[in-house]
Amino acid sequence: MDVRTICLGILTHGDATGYEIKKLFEDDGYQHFVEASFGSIYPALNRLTDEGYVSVREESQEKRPDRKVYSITSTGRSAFIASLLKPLPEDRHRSPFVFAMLFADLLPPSRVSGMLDTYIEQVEQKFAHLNAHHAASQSDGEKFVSGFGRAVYVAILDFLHTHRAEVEKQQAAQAAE
Amino acid sequence: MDVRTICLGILTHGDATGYEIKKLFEDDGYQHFVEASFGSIYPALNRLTDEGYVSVREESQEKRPDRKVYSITSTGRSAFIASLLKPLPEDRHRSPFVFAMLFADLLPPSRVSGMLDTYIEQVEQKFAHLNAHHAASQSDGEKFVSGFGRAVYVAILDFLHTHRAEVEKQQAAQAAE
DNA sequence: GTCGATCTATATCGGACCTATATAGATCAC
DNA sequence: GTGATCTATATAGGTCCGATATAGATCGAC
Repeated sequence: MDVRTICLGILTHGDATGYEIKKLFEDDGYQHFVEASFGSIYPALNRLTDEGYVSVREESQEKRPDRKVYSITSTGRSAFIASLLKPLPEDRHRSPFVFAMLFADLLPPSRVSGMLDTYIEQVEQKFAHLNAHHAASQSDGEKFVSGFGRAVYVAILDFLHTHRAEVEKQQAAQAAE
Repeated sequence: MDVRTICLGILTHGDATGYEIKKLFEDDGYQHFVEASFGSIYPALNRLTDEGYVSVREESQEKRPDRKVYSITSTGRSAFIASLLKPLPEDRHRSPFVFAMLFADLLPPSRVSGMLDTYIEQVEQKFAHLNAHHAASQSDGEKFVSGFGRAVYVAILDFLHTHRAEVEKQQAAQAAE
């Protein structure tokens, strides 16, 4: 899903600056299924403004840099809903860890164990992060999305805890050859 | 993980053309955790060749276009292993479906149900695809990776089957308001 | 006092990658 | 004959990322 559509979606939930939109990706639950960089957020917002889907006002604040607060227009809202009515792009999952596990036989057992340790730690942190945002104030949609993410992370952790010993046994056997 | 590294990894398993590498992403189990387009594979292979990590030979065949078959060099192999010894990039998961579910309240119940139908169908197809490649000839690494992917897809399907009724109930309640 | 880390903010450059398309030829079904 | 599908290589233009820049404030370590 393109960054312009993502920004429109976020703005249907309320006005925001480019910086705040990026923070949603880092702090709130969004990072688990969507993401965008400053390098794409700002051009996207500028373009949405040019196209009339978004309006912008500048605010100054004390001890802080000035802000540009973006609001979705009714045109923008309609466009966003229209995009949700079309077939959605398919999920994309990229996992360097999983790809690297295909080549575990090329690596020393200690490296493979280290990779597993690091990855499990990362997934546990993401899971904890998702739990920290499982607040009672969430909307139905947010509850669904949080639950979805948690289910996936739980499955990953279960799988890794279940199969780790086997992987390490294979590594040790292979290292003995 | 960048496409050059991915191509190097694939070539450690045997010589391949750019087209075959792309087919691995579509037909074999790779699509579940890694992907690259022709637009990036060919420039990557050309660059790897220029840099001495890969060598190329041209082959002609009957009734088929000529092929360029790429082989990894020992320099390339060392470079690939070196990249696996460094910290790996983190996973990236992008799901337009999950993002769209945050805005289910903006949509008619029939659209949300349709989205769920389509997504479940997609995940079921991916799961079936992964099963079709669960052959006895798989390496240990491939078995691990297949098992990982299946665990994730099972978790997703379980979650969706479990929560679908609830989502649709919320949609119906909201549509009645 | 200085430096680095961290934070709030906006902005952008150059490289990486994707989508769509092009070229080429073969086979098959309508 | 046309379109779909397949084997193959190739690339232009658009999108996005990572790194960086600018600006200023606060805090902690040296």
